[in-house]
Amino acid sequence: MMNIKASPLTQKLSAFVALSETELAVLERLHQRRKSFSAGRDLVHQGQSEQAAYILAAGWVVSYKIQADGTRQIVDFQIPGDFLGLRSVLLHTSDHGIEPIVEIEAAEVLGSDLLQAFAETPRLATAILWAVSRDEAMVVEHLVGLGRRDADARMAHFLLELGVRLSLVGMGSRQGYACPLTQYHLADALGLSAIHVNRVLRKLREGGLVTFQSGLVTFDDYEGLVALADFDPAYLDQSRPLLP
Amino acid sequence: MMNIKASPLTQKLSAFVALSETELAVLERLHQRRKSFSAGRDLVHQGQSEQAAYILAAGWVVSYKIQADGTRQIVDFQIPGDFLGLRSVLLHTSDHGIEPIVEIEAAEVLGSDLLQAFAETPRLATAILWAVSRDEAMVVEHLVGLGRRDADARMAHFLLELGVRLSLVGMGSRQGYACPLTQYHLADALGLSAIHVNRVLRKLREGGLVTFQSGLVTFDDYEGLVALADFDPAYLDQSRPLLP
DNA sequence: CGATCACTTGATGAGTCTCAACGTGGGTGG
DNA sequence: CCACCCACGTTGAGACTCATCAAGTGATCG
Repeated sequence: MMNIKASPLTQKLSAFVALSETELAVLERLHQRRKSFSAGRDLVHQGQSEQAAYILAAGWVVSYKIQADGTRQIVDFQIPGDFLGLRSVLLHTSDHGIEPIVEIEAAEVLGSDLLQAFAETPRLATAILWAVSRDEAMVVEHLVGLGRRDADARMAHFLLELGVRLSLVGMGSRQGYACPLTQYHLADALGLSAIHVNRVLRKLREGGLVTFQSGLVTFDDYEGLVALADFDPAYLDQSRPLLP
Repeated sequence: MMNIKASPLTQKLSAFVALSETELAVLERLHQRRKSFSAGRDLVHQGQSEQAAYILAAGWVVSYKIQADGTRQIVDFQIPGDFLGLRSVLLHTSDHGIEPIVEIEAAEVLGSDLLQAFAETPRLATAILWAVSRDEAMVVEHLVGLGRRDADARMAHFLLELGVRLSLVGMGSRQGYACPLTQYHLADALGLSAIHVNRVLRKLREGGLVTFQSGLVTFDDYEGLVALADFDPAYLDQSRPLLP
Protein backbone atom coordinates (compact mmCIF):
# COMPACT_ATOMS: atom_id res chain seq x y z
CA MET A 1 0.00 0.00 0.00
CA MET A 2 1.25 3.45 -0.90
CA ASN A 3 -0.30 5.38 1.89
CA ILE A 4 0.83 4.99 5.42
CA LYS A 5 -2.81 5.12 6.41
CA ALA A 6 -5.85 4.12 4.41
CA SER A 7 -8.56 6.71 3.90
CA PRO A 8 -11.52 6.51 6.27
CA LEU A 9 -13.82 5.37 3.47
CA THR A 10 -11.45 2.55 2.59
CA GLN A 11 -11.26 1.61 6.23
CA LYS A 12 -15.03 1.56 6.53
CA LEU A 13 -15.65 -0.48 3.40
CA SER A 14 -12.85 -2.88 4.27
CA ALA A 15 -14.62 -3.71 7.49
CA PHE A 16 -17.34 -5.19 5.37
CA VAL A 17 -15.75 -6.50 2.17
CA ALA A 18 -12.23 -7.68 1.48
CA LEU A 19 -11.16 -5.34 -1.29
CA SER A 20 -8.66 -6.37 -3.92
CA GLU A 21 -5.57 -4.36 -4.86
CA THR A 22 -7.39 -3.04 -7.92
CA GLU A 23 -10.39 -1.99 -5.94
CA LEU A 24 -8.25 -0.26 -3.37
CA ALA A 25 -6.50 1.60 -6.16
CA VAL A 26 -9.76 2.76 -7.72
CA LEU A 27 -10.96 3.84 -4.32
CA GLU A 28 -7.85 5.87 -3.72
CA ARG A 29 -8.20 7.45 -7.13
CA LEU A 30 -11.58 8.78 -6.13
CA HIS A 31 -9.82 10.76 -3.42
CA GLN A 32 -7.71 12.77 -5.82
CA ARG A 33 -9.50 16.07 -6.15
CA ARG A 34 -8.97 17.07 -2.55
CA LYS A 35 -10.31 20.34 -1.19
CA SER A 36 -10.73 21.92 2.19
CA PHE A 37 -13.55 24.02 3.50
CA SER A 38 -13.76 26.16 6.59
CA ALA A 39 -16.23 25.71 9.40
CA GLY A 40 -19.59 27.40 9.30
CA ARG A 41 -19.78 28.19 5.61
CA ASP A 42 -22.40 26.08 3.89
CA LEU A 43 -21.06 23.53 1.45
CA VAL A 44 -24.50 23.21 -0.08
CA HIS A 45 -27.39 25.59 0.45
CA GLN A 46 -30.93 24.46 0.91
CA GLY A 47 -32.62 24.94 -2.46
CA GLN A 48 -29.41 25.14 -4.41
CA SER A 49 -29.07 22.99 -7.50
CA GLU A 50 -25.79 21.27 -7.09
CA GLN A 51 -23.53 19.19 -9.22
CA ALA A 52 -20.76 17.57 -7.19
CA ALA A 53 -20.70 15.12 -4.32
CA TYR A 54 -17.87 14.68 -1.84
CA ILE A 55 -16.19 12.03 0.23
CA LEU A 56 -15.39 13.42 3.63
CA ALA A 57 -11.77 12.78 4.57
CA ALA A 58 -11.38 14.75 7.78
CA GLY A 59 -13.64 16.78 10.02
CA TRP A 60 -17.34 16.77 10.86
CA VAL A 61 -20.26 17.94 8.78
CA VAL A 62 -23.93 18.47 9.52
CA SER A 63 -26.93 18.01 7.18
CA TYR A 64 -29.96 19.99 8.21
CA LYS A 65 -33.22 21.46 7.14
CA ILE A 66 -34.40 24.93 8.10
CA GLN A 67 -38.11 25.56 8.39
CA ALA A 68 -40.02 28.71 7.61
CA ASP A 69 -40.31 29.56 11.31
CA GLY A 70 -36.54 29.47 11.63
CA THR A 71 -36.23 26.27 13.61
CA ARG A 72 -33.63 23.82 12.44
CA GLN A 73 -33.75 20.06 12.32
CA ILE A 74 -30.50 18.24 11.88
CA VAL A 75 -31.00 15.15 9.74
CA ASP A 76 -27.59 13.61 10.19
CA PHE A 77 -23.98 14.23 10.96
CA GLN A 78 -21.28 13.07 8.60
CA ILE A 79 -17.91 11.88 9.79
CA PRO A 80 -14.81 10.91 7.83
CA GLY A 81 -15.55 8.18 5.32
CA ASP A 82 -19.09 9.37 4.69
CA PHE A 83 -20.49 10.72 1.43
CA LEU A 84 -21.82 14.25 1.19
CA GLY A 85 -24.55 15.40 -1.13
CA LEU A 86 -24.99 12.17 -3.05
CA ARG A 87 -28.73 12.61 -3.15
CA SER A 88 -28.37 16.23 -4.25
CA VAL A 89 -26.48 14.99 -7.28
CA LEU A 90 -29.13 12.42 -8.14
CA LEU A 91 -32.02 14.82 -7.79
CA HIS A 92 -30.08 17.76 -9.24
CA THR A 93 -31.33 19.87 -6.39
CA SER A 94 -30.84 19.99 -2.67
CA ASP A 95 -33.68 19.98 -0.19
CA HIS A 96 -31.28 20.42 2.70
CA GLY A 97 -28.21 22.34 3.71
CA ILE A 98 -24.76 20.88 4.37
CA GLU A 99 -22.40 22.73 6.68
CA PRO A 100 -18.93 21.88 7.98
CA ILE A 101 -18.77 21.99 11.76
CA VAL A 102 -15.01 22.29 11.80
CA GLU A 103 -12.44 22.86 9.09
CA ILE A 104 -12.84 19.85 6.81
CA GLU A 105 -11.05 17.97 4.06
CA ALA A 106 -13.15 16.43 1.34
CA ALA A 107 -12.56 14.83 -2.04
CA GLU A 108 -14.79 16.06 -4.81
CA VAL A 109 -16.45 13.27 -6.78
CA LEU A 110 -18.26 13.91 -10.03
CA GLY A 111 -21.07 11.73 -11.25
CA SER A 112 -18.86 10.61 -14.09
CA ASP A 113 -16.05 9.54 -11.73
CA LEU A 114 -18.46 7.36 -9.89
CA LEU A 115 -19.84 5.77 -13.04
CA GLN A 116 -16.38 5.01 -14.29
CA ALA A 117 -15.30 3.49 -11.01
CA PHE A 118 -18.40 1.32 -10.94
CA ALA A 119 -17.76 0.15 -14.47
CA GLU A 120 -14.25 -0.93 -13.50
CA THR A 121 -15.13 -2.71 -10.27
CA PRO A 122 -18.72 -3.77 -9.77
CA ARG A 123 -17.86 -5.11 -6.34
CA LEU A 124 -16.94 -1.61 -5.31
CA ALA A 125 -20.30 -0.40 -6.56
CA THR A 126 -21.98 -2.93 -4.35
CA ALA A 127 -19.89 -1.88 -1.39
CA ILE A 128 -20.79 1.76 -1.88
CA LEU A 129 -24.42 0.88 -2.35
CA TRP A 130 -24.18 -0.85 0.98
CA ALA A 131 -22.78 2.28 2.57
CA VAL A 132 -25.61 4.37 1.16
CA SER A 133 -28.23 1.90 2.34
CA ARG A 134 -26.67 1.96 5.76
CA ASP A 135 -26.96 5.74 5.83
CA GLU A 136 -30.61 5.36 5.00
CA ALA A 137 -31.05 2.86 7.81
CA MET A 138 -29.49 5.38 10.17
CA VAL A 139 -31.92 8.07 9.15
CA VAL A 140 -34.77 5.64 9.78
CA GLU A 141 -33.42 4.81 13.21
CA HIS A 142 -33.12 8.54 13.91
CA LEU A 143 -36.76 8.92 12.91
CA VAL A 144 -37.80 6.16 15.28
CA GLY A 145 -35.92 7.89 18.06
CA LEU A 146 -37.69 11.18 17.48
CA GLY A 147 -41.06 9.51 17.36
CA ARG A 148 -40.87 6.97 20.12
CA ARG A 149 -38.03 7.62 22.54
CA ASP A 150 -37.94 10.09 25.40
CA ALA A 151 -35.17 12.65 25.69
CA ASP A 152 -32.84 10.47 27.78
CA ALA A 153 -33.06 7.43 25.56
CA ARG A 154 -32.72 9.62 22.49
CA MET A 155 -29.51 11.14 23.76
CA ALA A 156 -28.12 7.78 24.86
CA HIS A 157 -28.94 6.19 21.54
CA PHE A 158 -27.41 9.03 19.61
CA LEU A 159 -24.15 8.99 21.51
CA LEU A 160 -23.88 5.22 21.16
CA GLU A 161 -24.56 5.24 17.45
CA LEU A 162 -21.98 7.91 16.88
CA GLY A 163 -19.51 5.84 18.86
CA VAL A 164 -20.03 2.80 16.66
CA ARG A 165 -19.73 4.85 13.49
CA LEU A 166 -16.53 6.47 14.68
CA SER A 167 -15.08 3.14 15.71
CA LEU A 168 -15.54 1.88 12.14
CA VAL A 169 -13.11 4.54 10.95
CA GLY A 170 -10.74 4.23 13.87
CA MET A 171 -11.81 7.40 15.66
CA GLY A 172 -13.53 5.94 18.67
CA SER A 173 -13.83 2.98 20.98
CA ARG A 174 -15.96 1.60 23.76
CA GLN A 175 -14.16 4.04 26.03
CA GLY A 176 -15.38 7.10 24.17
CA TYR A 177 -14.39 9.56 21.46
CA ALA A 178 -13.58 13.16 20.63
CA CYS A 179 -16.63 15.10 19.53
CA PRO A 180 -16.73 18.72 18.35
CA LEU A 181 -20.50 19.05 18.62
CA THR A 182 -22.07 21.71 20.81
CA GLN A 183 -25.17 21.20 22.90
CA TYR A 184 -27.03 23.23 20.30
CA HIS A 185 -26.12 20.67 17.69
CA LEU A 186 -27.47 17.92 19.89
CA ALA A 187 -30.65 19.90 20.47
CA ASP A 188 -31.30 20.42 16.78
CA ALA A 189 -30.57 16.80 16.02
CA LEU A 190 -32.68 15.32 18.78
CA GLY A 191 -35.62 17.68 18.49
CA LEU A 192 -35.07 19.15 21.96
CA SER A 193 -34.32 22.59 23.31
CA ALA A 194 -30.70 23.31 24.08
CA ILE A 195 -31.66 23.89 27.67
CA HIS A 196 -33.18 20.48 28.01
CA VAL A 197 -30.17 18.90 26.35
CA ASN A 198 -28.08 20.39 29.09
CA ARG A 199 -30.27 18.87 31.77
CA VAL A 200 -30.32 15.48 30.09
CA LEU A 201 -26.53 15.46 29.81
CA ARG A 202 -26.24 16.33 33.47
CA LYS A 203 -28.60 13.52 34.39
CA LEU A 204 -26.69 10.96 32.35
CA ARG A 205 -23.40 12.17 33.79
CA GLU A 206 -24.63 12.10 37.37
CA GLY A 207 -26.16 8.70 36.70
CA GLY A 208 -22.68 7.46 35.89
CA LEU A 209 -23.59 6.50 32.33
CA VAL A 210 -21.80 8.86 29.98
CA THR A 211 -19.93 12.15 30.14
CA PHE A 212 -20.17 14.75 27.41
CA GLN A 213 -17.71 17.49 28.24
CA SER A 214 -15.22 19.79 26.57
CA GLY A 215 -15.30 17.99 23.27
CA LEU A 216 -15.01 14.53 24.74
CA VAL A 217 -17.56 11.77 25.07
CA THR A 218 -16.69 9.21 27.72
CA PHE A 219 -18.70 6.07 28.24
CA ASP A 220 -18.77 5.50 31.99
CA ASP A 221 -21.16 2.55 31.83
CA TYR A 222 -21.50 1.24 28.30
CA GLU A 223 -23.86 -1.59 29.13
CA GLY A 224 -26.07 0.64 31.20
CA LEU A 225 -26.29 3.13 28.39
CA VAL A 226 -27.15 0.41 25.88
CA ALA A 227 -29.95 -0.75 28.16
CA LEU A 228 -31.31 2.77 28.63
CA ALA A 229 -31.27 3.45 24.90
CA ASP A 230 -32.49 0.02 23.85
CA PHE A 231 -29.57 0.18 21.46
CA ASP A 232 -29.24 -2.60 18.92
CA PRO A 233 -26.32 -2.00 16.59
CA ALA A 234 -27.59 -4.57 14.09
CA TYR A 235 -28.44 -1.90 11.56
CA LEU A 236 -24.86 -0.65 11.65
CA ASP A 237 -22.94 -3.87 11.96
CA GLN A 238 -23.94 -5.57 8.79
CA SER A 239 -20.93 -7.81 9.17
CA ARG A 240 -22.55 -10.44 6.99
CA PRO A 241 -21.08 -9.71 3.57
CA LEU A 242 -23.72 -9.28 0.90
CA LEU A 243 -21.37 -10.07 -1.90
CA PRO A 244 -21.70 -13.49 -3.55
CA MET B 1 -51.16 1.17 -25.43
CA MET B 2 -52.36 -2.33 -24.65
CA ASN B 3 -53.76 -1.70 -21.24
CA ILE B 4 -56.83 0.35 -20.75
CA LYS B 5 -55.12 1.88 -17.77
CA ALA B 6 -51.41 2.27 -17.11
CA SER B 7 -50.02 0.84 -13.88
CA PRO B 8 -49.60 3.32 -11.02
CA LEU B 9 -45.83 3.11 -11.27
CA THR B 10 -45.96 3.94 -14.95
CA GLN B 11 -48.28 6.81 -14.20
CA LYS B 12 -45.98 8.16 -11.53
CA LEU B 13 -42.81 7.92 -13.60
CA SER B 14 -44.56 9.38 -16.63
CA ALA B 15 -45.34 12.48 -14.63
CA PHE B 16 -41.64 13.09 -14.50
CA VAL B 17 -40.10 11.63 -17.65
CA ALA B 18 -41.60 11.05 -21.06
CA LEU B 19 -41.13 7.32 -21.49
CA SER B 20 -40.68 5.72 -24.89
CA GLU B 21 -42.70 2.76 -26.15
CA THR B 22 -39.80 0.45 -25.34
CA GLU B 23 -39.47 1.79 -21.83
CA LEU B 24 -43.17 1.44 -21.24
CA ALA B 25 -42.99 -2.16 -22.42
CA VAL B 26 -40.09 -2.99 -20.10
CA LEU B 27 -41.94 -1.36 -17.26
CA GLU B 28 -45.04 -3.41 -17.92
CA ARG B 29 -42.95 -6.56 -18.09
CA LEU B 30 -41.78 -5.92 -14.55
CA HIS B 31 -45.39 -6.23 -13.45
CA GLN B 32 -45.77 -9.81 -14.65
CA ARG B 33 -45.30 -11.90 -11.54
CA ARG B 34 -48.41 -10.59 -9.85
CA LYS B 35 -49.43 -11.77 -6.38
CA SER B 36 -51.93 -10.72 -3.80
CA PHE B 37 -51.57 -10.62 -0.05
CA SER B 38 -54.18 -10.25 2.64
CA ALA B 39 -54.34 -7.46 5.17
CA GLY B 40 -52.55 -7.74 8.47
CA ARG B 41 -50.12 -10.53 7.61
CA ASP B 42 -46.56 -9.24 7.43
CA LEU B 43 -45.02 -9.28 3.99
CA VAL B 44 -41.59 -8.94 5.54
CA HIS B 45 -40.75 -9.48 9.20
CA GLN B 46 -38.38 -7.30 11.12
CA GLY B 47 -35.12 -9.22 11.23
CA GLN B 48 -35.95 -11.52 8.35
CA SER B 49 -33.43 -11.89 5.58
CA GLU B 50 -35.38 -11.38 2.45
CA GLN B 51 -34.78 -11.84 -1.22
CA ALA B 52 -37.53 -10.25 -3.31
CA ALA B 53 -38.81 -6.73 -3.71
CA TYR B 54 -42.27 -5.74 -4.92
CA ILE B 55 -44.01 -3.05 -6.87
CA LEU B 56 -47.29 -2.22 -5.21
CA ALA B 57 -50.15 -2.28 -7.72
CA ALA B 58 -53.19 -1.87 -5.49
CA GLY B 59 -53.80 -1.31 -1.80
CA TRP B 60 -51.94 0.33 1.04
CA VAL B 61 -48.91 -0.94 2.94
CA VAL B 62 -47.13 0.23 6.07
CA SER B 63 -43.41 0.04 6.91
CA TYR B 64 -42.70 0.13 10.60
CA LYS B 65 -40.25 -0.63 13.33
CA ILE B 66 -41.17 -2.23 16.62
CA GLN B 67 -39.12 -1.38 19.68
CA ALA B 68 -38.24 -3.60 22.60
CA ASP B 69 -40.84 -1.88 24.78
CA GLY B 70 -43.54 -2.76 22.26
CA THR B 71 -44.14 0.72 20.89
CA ARG B 72 -44.32 0.99 17.15
CA GLN B 73 -43.02 3.72 14.90
CA ILE B 74 -44.32 3.81 11.37
CA VAL B 75 -41.62 4.92 8.99
CA ASP B 76 -43.71 5.32 5.89
CA PHE B 77 -46.82 4.23 4.08
CA GLN B 78 -46.66 2.84 0.58
CA ILE B 79 -49.36 3.42 -1.97
CA PRO B 80 -49.79 2.01 -5.47
CA GLY B 81 -46.77 2.68 -7.64
CA ASP B 82 -44.33 2.50 -4.72
CA PHE B 83 -41.57 -0.05 -4.24
CA LEU B 84 -41.59 -2.40 -1.27
CA GLY B 85 -38.53 -3.83 0.38
CA LEU B 86 -35.96 -2.51 -2.05
CA ARG B 87 -33.54 -1.77 0.74
CA SER B 88 -34.10 -5.20 2.26
CA VAL B 89 -32.90 -6.70 -1.00
CA LEU B 90 -29.80 -4.53 -1.09
CA LEU B 91 -28.83 -5.21 2.50
CA HIS B 92 -29.99 -8.81 2.38
CA THR B 93 -31.75 -8.27 5.64
CA SER B 94 -34.65 -6.23 6.88
CA ASP B 95 -34.46 -3.88 9.82
CA HIS B 96 -38.16 -3.16 9.59
CA GLY B 97 -41.48 -4.86 9.05
CA ILE B 98 -43.79 -4.44 6.07
CA GLU B 99 -47.48 -5.08 6.49
CA PRO B 100 -50.43 -4.72 4.12
CA ILE B 101 -53.16 -2.52 5.58
CA VAL B 102 -55.78 -3.87 3.21
CA GLU B 103 -55.78 -6.70 0.71
CA ILE B 104 -53.07 -5.77 -1.76
CA GLU B 105 -51.83 -6.59 -5.23
CA ALA B 106 -48.12 -6.51 -5.82
CA ALA B 107 -45.72 -7.56 -8.55
CA GLU B 108 -42.69 -9.49 -7.39
CA VAL B 109 -39.42 -8.15 -8.72
CA LEU B 110 -36.18 -10.05 -8.39
CA GLY B 111 -32.85 -8.34 -8.30
CA SER B 112 -32.04 -9.94 -11.65
CA ASP B 113 -35.19 -8.56 -13.27
CA LEU B 114 -34.22 -5.11 -12.21
CA LEU B 115 -30.68 -5.46 -13.49
CA GLN B 116 -31.88 -6.70 -16.83
CA ALA B 117 -34.40 -3.89 -17.18
CA PHE B 118 -31.73 -1.35 -16.36
CA ALA B 119 -29.39 -2.83 -18.92
CA GLU B 120 -32.06 -2.47 -21.60
CA THR B 121 -33.13 1.06 -20.78
CA PRO B 122 -30.76 3.21 -18.77
CA ARG B 123 -33.27 6.04 -18.79
CA LEU B 124 -35.65 3.83 -16.88
CA ALA B 125 -32.93 3.16 -14.34
CA THR B 126 -32.56 6.87 -13.84
CA ALA B 127 -36.29 7.29 -13.45
CA ILE B 128 -36.44 4.58 -10.81
CA LEU B 129 -33.44 6.03 -9.04
CA TRP B 130 -35.35 9.28 -8.93
CA ALA B 131 -38.32 7.52 -7.36
CA VAL B 132 -36.09 5.97 -4.70
CA SER B 133 -34.43 9.28 -3.94
CA ARG B 134 -37.84 10.86 -3.61
CA ASP B 135 -38.81 8.22 -1.08
CA GLU B 136 -35.71 9.09 0.86
CA ALA B 137 -36.58 12.76 0.76
CA MET B 138 -40.00 11.90 2.16
CA VAL B 139 -38.50 10.03 5.07
CA VAL B 140 -36.31 13.03 5.80
CA GLU B 141 -39.30 15.34 5.73
CA HIS B 142 -41.09 12.96 8.07
CA LEU B 143 -38.12 13.14 10.40
CA VAL B 144 -38.23 16.92 10.38
CA GLY B 145 -41.90 16.80 11.24
CA LEU B 146 -41.30 14.56 14.23
CA GLY B 147 -38.49 16.72 15.48
CA ARG B 148 -39.76 20.21 14.90
CA ARG B 149 -43.49 20.37 14.29
CA ASP B 150 -46.25 20.29 16.86
CA ALA B 151 -49.05 17.75 16.65
CA ASP B 152 -51.38 19.91 14.55
CA ALA B 153 -48.81 20.86 11.96
CA ARG B 154 -47.56 17.28 11.85
CA MET B 155 -51.01 15.96 11.07
CA ALA B 156 -51.70 18.66 8.52
CA HIS B 157 -48.40 18.06 6.79
CA PHE B 158 -48.93 14.34 6.71
CA LEU B 159 -52.39 14.55 5.19
CA LEU B 160 -51.21 17.02 2.58
CA GLU B 161 -48.20 14.95 1.58
CA LEU B 162 -50.34 11.87 1.21
CA GLY B 163 -52.71 13.86 -0.96
CA VAL B 164 -49.95 14.90 -3.32
CA ARG B 165 -48.59 11.37 -3.54
CA LEU B 166 -52.01 9.95 -4.29
CA SER B 167 -52.69 12.59 -6.91
CA LEU B 168 -49.56 11.48 -8.75
CA VAL B 169 -51.15 8.07 -9.29
CA GLY B 170 -54.63 9.37 -9.93
CA MET B 171 -56.09 8.44 -6.56
CA GLY B 172 -56.58 11.87 -5.08
CA SER B 173 -57.09 15.55 -5.76
CA ARG B 174 -57.17 18.90 -4.02
CA GLN B 175 -60.64 17.95 -2.86
CA GLY B 176 -59.48 14.93 -0.91
CA TYR B 177 -59.00 11.17 -1.18
CA ALA B 178 -60.04 7.78 0.14
CA CYS B 179 -57.85 6.60 2.99
CA PRO B 180 -58.05 3.26 4.80
CA LEU B 181 -55.83 4.31 7.71
CA THR B 182 -57.07 4.18 11.29
CA GLN B 183 -56.31 6.77 13.92
CA TYR B 184 -53.90 4.24 15.40
CA HIS B 185 -51.95 4.25 12.17
CA LEU B 186 -51.74 8.01 12.30
CA ALA B 187 -50.63 7.87 15.92
CA ASP B 188 -47.80 5.44 15.21
CA ALA B 189 -46.70 7.41 12.19
CA LEU B 190 -46.75 10.81 13.84
CA GLY B 191 -45.30 9.79 17.18
CA LEU B 192 -48.49 10.65 19.09
CA SER B 193 -50.94 8.73 21.20
CA ALA B 194 -54.10 7.60 19.46
CA ILE B 195 -56.09 9.67 21.89
CA HIS B 196 -54.26 12.83 20.98
CA VAL B 197 -54.66 12.06 17.30
CA ASN B 198 -58.38 12.01 17.87
CA ARG B 199 -58.30 15.43 19.50
CA VAL B 200 -56.11 16.91 16.80
CA LEU B 201 -58.42 15.61 14.08
CA ARG B 202 -61.39 17.11 15.85
CA LYS B 203 -59.61 20.44 16.13
CA LEU B 204 -58.73 20.49 12.44
CA ARG B 205 -62.25 19.49 11.49
CA GLU B 206 -63.87 22.11 13.72
CA GLY B 207 -61.39 24.65 12.43
CA GLY B 208 -62.76 24.01 8.96
CA LEU B 209 -59.43 22.82 7.59
CA VAL B 210 -59.71 19.11 6.87
CA THR B 211 -62.06 16.24 7.65
CA PHE B 212 -60.80 12.73 8.33
CA GLN B 213 -63.81 10.48 8.66
CA SER B 214 -65.00 7.03 7.68
CA GLY B 215 -62.16 6.35 5.32
CA LEU B 216 -62.32 9.70 3.60
CA VAL B 217 -60.04 12.70 3.79
CA THR B 218 -61.66 15.93 2.68
CA PHE B 219 -59.75 19.16 2.35
CA ASP B 220 -62.10 21.88 3.53
CA ASP B 221 -59.54 24.66 3.31
CA TYR B 222 -56.49 23.57 1.34
CA GLU B 223 -54.65 26.87 1.54
CA GLY B 224 -55.28 27.17 5.24
CA LEU B 225 -53.94 23.68 5.80
CA VAL B 226 -50.83 24.42 3.74
CA ALA B 227 -50.20 27.49 5.86
CA LEU B 228 -50.67 25.62 9.13
CA ALA B 229 -48.34 22.81 8.05
CA ASP B 230 -45.79 25.07 6.39
CA PHE B 231 -46.11 22.60 3.53
CA ASP B 232 -43.76 23.00 0.61
CA PRO B 233 -44.27 20.27 -1.97
CA ALA B 234 -40.94 21.01 -3.63
CA TYR B 235 -39.43 17.75 -2.41
CA LEU B 236 -42.24 15.83 -4.10
CA ASP B 237 -42.74 17.82 -7.26
CA GLN B 238 -39.38 17.45 -8.81
CA SER B 239 -40.92 18.45 -12.11
CA ARG B 240 -37.52 19.48 -13.43
CA PRO B 241 -36.43 16.42 -15.39
CA LEU B 242 -33.02 15.21 -14.36
CA LEU B 243 -32.43 13.40 -17.62
CA PRO B 244 -30.04 15.00 -20.10
C1' DC C 1 -12.03 44.76 27.99
C1' DG C 2 -16.42 44.64 26.10
C1' DA C 3 -18.51 41.14 23.31
C1' DT C 4 -19.83 36.92 22.11
C1' DC C 5 -20.34 32.02 22.55
C1' DA C 6 -21.12 27.79 25.01
C1' DC C 7 -22.89 26.31 28.97
C1' DT C 8 -25.67 26.35 33.43
C1' DT C 9 -29.55 26.87 36.64
C1' DG C 10 -34.35 28.07 38.30
C1' DA C 11 -39.31 29.03 37.72
C1' DT C 12 -43.42 28.65 35.13
C1' DG C 13 -46.54 26.83 31.82
C1' DA C 14 -47.99 24.58 27.41
C1' DG C 15 -48.42 20.35 24.99
C1' DT C 16 -49.02 15.77 25.18
C1' DC C 17 -49.44 11.29 27.66
C1' DT C 18 -51.83 8.11 30.61
C1' DC C 19 -55.68 6.24 32.78
C1' DA C 20 -60.43 5.47 32.78
C1' DA C 21 -64.72 5.51 30.70
C1' DC C 22 -68.21 5.17 27.28
C1' DG C 23 -70.20 4.94 22.38
C1' DT C 24 -70.88 2.62 18.09
C1' DG C 25 -70.81 -0.34 14.13
C1' DG C 26 -69.84 -4.63 11.90
C1' DG C 27 -68.87 -9.28 12.48
C1' DT C 28 -69.57 -13.93 14.79
C1' DG C 29 -71.44 -17.73 17.11
C1' DG C 30 -75.21 -19.67 19.38
C1' DC D 1 -81.98 -13.67 14.31
C1' DC D 2 -80.32 -12.09 18.22
C1' DA D 3 -76.61 -11.32 21.54
C1' DC D 4 -72.34 -10.64 22.11
C1' DC D 5 -67.81 -8.97 21.16
C1' DC D 6 -64.11 -6.50 19.43
C1' DA D 7 -61.97 -2.90 16.85
C1' DC D 8 -62.27 1.76 16.36
C1' DG D 9 -63.56 6.12 17.85
C1' DT D 10 -64.68 9.68 21.46
C1' DT D 11 -64.40 12.34 25.75
C1' DG D 12 -62.74 13.92 30.45
C1' DA D 13 -59.32 14.52 34.33
C1' DG D 14 -54.86 14.61 36.01
C1' DA D 15 -49.87 13.94 35.63
C1' DC D 16 -45.52 14.52 33.50
C1' DT D 17 -42.19 15.76 30.02
C1' DC D 18 -40.17 19.25 27.96
C1' DA D 19 -40.34 24.29 26.13
C1' DT D 20 -39.94 28.98 27.24
C1' DC D 21 -38.50 32.94 29.72
C1' DA D 22 -35.11 34.95 32.63
C1' DA D 23 -30.67 35.32 34.48
C1' DG D 24 -25.96 34.40 35.25
C1' DT D 25 -21.20 32.05 34.72
C1' DG D 26 -16.79 31.32 32.53
C1' DA D 27 -14.00 31.10 28.59
C1' DT D 28 -12.22 32.98 24.15
C1' DC D 29 -11.32 36.77 20.99
C1' DG D 30 -10.94 40.95 18.33
